[in-house]
Amino acid sequence: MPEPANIPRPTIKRLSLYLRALEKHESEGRPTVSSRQLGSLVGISDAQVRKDLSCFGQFGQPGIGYQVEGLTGQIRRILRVDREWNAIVVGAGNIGRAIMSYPRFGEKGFRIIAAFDASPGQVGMEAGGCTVHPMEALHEYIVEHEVHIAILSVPEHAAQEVATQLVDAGIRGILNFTPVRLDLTEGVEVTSVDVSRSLEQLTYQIAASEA
Amino acid sequence: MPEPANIPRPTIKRLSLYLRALEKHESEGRPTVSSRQLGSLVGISDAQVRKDLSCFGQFGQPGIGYQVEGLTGQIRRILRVDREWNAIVVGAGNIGRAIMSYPRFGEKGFRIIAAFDASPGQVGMEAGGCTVHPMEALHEYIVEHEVHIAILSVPEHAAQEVATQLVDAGIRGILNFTPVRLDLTEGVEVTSVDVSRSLEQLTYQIAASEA
DNA sequence: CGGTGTGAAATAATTCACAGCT
DNA sequence: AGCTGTGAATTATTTCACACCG
Repeated sequence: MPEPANIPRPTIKRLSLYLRALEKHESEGRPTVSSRQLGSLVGISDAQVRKDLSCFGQFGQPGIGYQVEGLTGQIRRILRVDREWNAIVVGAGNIGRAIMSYPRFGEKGFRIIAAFDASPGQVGMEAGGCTVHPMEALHEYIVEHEVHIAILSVPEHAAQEVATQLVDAGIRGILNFTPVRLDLTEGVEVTSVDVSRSLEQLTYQIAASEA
Repeated sequence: MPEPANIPRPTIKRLSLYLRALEKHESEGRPTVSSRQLGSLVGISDAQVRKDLSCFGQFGQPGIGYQVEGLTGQIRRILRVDREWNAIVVGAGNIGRAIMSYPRFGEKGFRIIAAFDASPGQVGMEAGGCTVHPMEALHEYIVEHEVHIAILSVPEHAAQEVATQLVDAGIRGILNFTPVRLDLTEGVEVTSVDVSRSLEQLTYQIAASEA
């Protein structure tokens, strides 16, 4: 039973939230959860929860709710986090090294298998159990290993060029920590984490709530 | 002329993108920009750009476009980044220190004026020109200084409690780097940066584009 | 009961298309 | 010509409300 095609974007974003809430719920020893409970855990309505889940099948039992274990499995499968993903960190500056050192990614199936940096000072450094290679080794490494994701944390001015190199070497998914809009070929997926932008959202909201 | 109340959320999110694109456009010496140009710089339609900007006033000139300098000023004002914001980093682990060391925030008017950590090993450390204080000093520091924003990068298990402390001390805006949904009093604004969630969005999209 | 799944209604956001200005 | 501002139309998303099930 493959997923249908018309999934609203917001639904996908919420799926991650459900997953996190369910993992916590399960760790507290609760075997079932209702849409109302799950909704209140992530801050949305019960109807929204049911609508979201109904995009992918009928997982619930009337009068009971959802089996937490089964539902987490389903969501993991939908998000494709029921398997291992190999990632490399490109740009081992402050953010890059922080990512390398964050052990929770490994627990979730994201394995950081190598890092790369252009500056000789960084090469050879180690963080979170993996070593920083010179940027010159990037292409060959990608070609010879199975790398699914590149985490891009180079300086802004290098972002576009390095991203193009990544795609040339075969990368199909990039987590972009730079504020640059990457212009890449069709079929390459980019998700951005932009802290400046988040701060600007926050300042707007603070001001709006004061008004 | 104050802002009207009914601004679509997506519009606010795009404002940050416009701002970045405009700054680059201006640095290239172009004094004006059309909605079509600006749209292509951020990857959306010209109609969307005009609709977004029209929420806040009439900034454009028919036949010409928008004065880049004037428009950047307007957007900065709308997002409230036309002034300085004082921030503290709470939790000086890998992510916290990376944030402290990122010089671009200062350029944008976000001044990180102190950091705090619960573990004695971190206290006294310095990064990006500011020092790590013990967590016990947090409340007093907030009360005695003008702190607008707290950047929360403590371990997951401490997130809710520390956040509550922040709000008790008077903080009204939190940039939340933990994956925890913070339960706080009305009127406190929280914006989250959740890297695991971004990775999960990415894996879904990679899989969807392959199908 | 308490709870799901789902069409139908309501609301939100985007795109269209064009009058009107330079 | 080239471009903005904006109602109207379209499309997307959320909420409602209820039939049906355990």
